[in-house]
Amino acid sequence: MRRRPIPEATVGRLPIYLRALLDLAESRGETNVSSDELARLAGVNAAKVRKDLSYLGSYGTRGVGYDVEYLLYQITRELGLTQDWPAAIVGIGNLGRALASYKGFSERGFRITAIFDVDESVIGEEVGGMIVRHLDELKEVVAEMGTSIGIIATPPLAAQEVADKLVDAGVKSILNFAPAVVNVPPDVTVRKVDLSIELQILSFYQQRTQAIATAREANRRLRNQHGAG
Amino acid sequence: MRRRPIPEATVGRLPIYLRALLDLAESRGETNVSSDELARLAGVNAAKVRKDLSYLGSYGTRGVGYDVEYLLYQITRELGLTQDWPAAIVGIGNLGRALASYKGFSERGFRITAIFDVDESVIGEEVGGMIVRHLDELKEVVAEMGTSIGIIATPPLAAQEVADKLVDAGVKSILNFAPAVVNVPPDVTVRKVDLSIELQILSFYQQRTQAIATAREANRRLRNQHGAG
DNA sequence: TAACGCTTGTGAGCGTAATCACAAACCGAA
DNA sequence: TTCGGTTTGTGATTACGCTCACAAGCGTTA
Ligand SMILES: NC(=O)c1ccc[n+]([C@@H]2O[C@H](COP(=O)([O-])OP(=O)(O)OC[C@H]3O[C@@H](n4cnc5c(N)ncnc54)[C@H](O)[C@@H]3O)[C@@H](O)[C@H]2O)c1
Ligand SMILES: NC(=O)c1ccc[n+]([C@@H]2O[C@H](COP(=O)([O-])OP(=O)(O)OC[C@H]3O[C@@H](n4cnc5c(N)ncnc54)[C@H](O)[C@@H]3O)[C@@H](O)[C@H]2O)c1
Repeated sequence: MRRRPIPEATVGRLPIYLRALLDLAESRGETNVSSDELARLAGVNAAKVRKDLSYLGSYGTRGVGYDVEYLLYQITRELGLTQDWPAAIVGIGNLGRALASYKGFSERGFRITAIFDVDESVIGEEVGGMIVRHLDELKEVVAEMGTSIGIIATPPLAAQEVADKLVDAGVKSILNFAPAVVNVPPDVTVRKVDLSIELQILSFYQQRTQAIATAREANRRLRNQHGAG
Repeated sequence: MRRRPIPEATVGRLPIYLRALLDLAESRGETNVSSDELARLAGVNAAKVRKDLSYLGSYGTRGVGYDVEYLLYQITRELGLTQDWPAAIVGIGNLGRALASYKGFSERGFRITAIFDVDESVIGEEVGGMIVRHLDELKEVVAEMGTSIGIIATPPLAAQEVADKLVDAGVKSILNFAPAVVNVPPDVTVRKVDLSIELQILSFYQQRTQAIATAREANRRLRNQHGAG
């Protein structure tokens, strides 16, 4: 019954507002916040904050601002964080272990409830308070635990195969850490976290500014030479 | 001297094409590729591939496609990957360790050359073939090694402080893993990798489709009841 | 109640990105 | 050389997102 659908760009920012609001509520004991203040905390434009929040409804008070607790509740509800989301990690290597032991997920409704691998020397081991199970048990465990999110932390070559198995097991949301493109049916959402891509983007922009600096330098030299000659 | 600047969205996709091309060249021994094929491998639209590549120049041959090696070289050059980018990690906990030991970075010009922490019990320890140094040595080490990329893997409360120190040391590119907004001067680029945000976005879309399914179900029941009553 | 300062909510304008659709260009065959 | 099949490169169009700017609405004060 919503007036307008929430744009993708807005969905991506709601978690940032959520974090800023939690900080305001818990650490600073603020009960009220203006779009200006929230914008500063989230590192975005104030008009953008207001427009983003307006998609959720008219929850602010003109001349006053937003009630922190109420806004927290509304964003939490909108993001579906009032319920618990059991997640499973596949691939318990370096990264999978760090993720499995990470305490930060549980803070907001995400719980890692099962971890999988195919390496016999890893299976049965305890990581982050859980026993590593064989990938063959995936479907069964997912059904039993109502797992809704699958996290892929295998080498890239295994990523598509693992994604297929997650889909087959009924998982509709996948977070992929492997540097590989994975294809899934349209009713499944995949998001990727790719460090190499991020580094390469940083490289591009840094190289560009370096190139500009070098060109300026060359220009300066040329001018000086010309002046002197 | 480029005809047009490369759009941000394109820069974000060049690394994906790069990976697909490397796969074609190394694993499959292909010397030529069409925009259709490349689009399939990268999981995007073919017209988008052609437009993206056209920002680099006219490197394709009509009726034939693109020469894999040549395209590889051009993208590599454009992304600034012909040179090495020494990187430093700050915060050697769970995640920092996984990153420091990760072999995947070096494959493309990124080398972790120094790792830092402030915890005395961690400093001096060897991780990924490097000795953990105290953050106080940052400026000195960055100058010495020509570090160009800083990676933040500390708790969120320390992130801004660490970013400030990286900036002060002359680092112009930062990759931030801490769930916190960090502010830097305009000549510094920050990119963030935030797992919680990704999970929350997945939660949003999954919750939405569940809500739709529930609404359909309720509707169906209502109709049935109506029909029966 | 009226006047004032403050902040929201949103229409309008602008810029960026995605997609479409097709002329131009190339290759190989005849 | 011509023709047909193929694929690029790009103008045109549409969709999306960001920012501006301001009327509308609220609380406070007198
Ligand atoms: N470690 C990092 O810091 C880091 C950084 C960026 C990206 N990544 C990516 O994350 C992924 C995991 O990295 P890692 O360093 O943990 O690698 P890793 O080699 O340490 O661990 C991979 C694990 O996946 C398991 N595995 C292999 N095939 C499997 C399959 N078909 N099903 C289930 N499990 C399987 C292996 O047994 C192993 O335990 C890789 O794709 C890597 O490129 C890692
Ligand atoms: N572990 C994960 O899988 C994971 C997942 C998502 C996000 N993160 C985020 O990544 C960051 C690191 O996570 P972690 O699990 O490795 O945490 P951790 O607590 O294991 O490690 C943090 C490290 O940072 C060091 N540190 C603290 N303050 C510092 C400072 N001012 N300067 C330098 N070093 C400092 C600590 O001594 C510690 O070694 C956190 O912000 C966390 O939220 C981690």
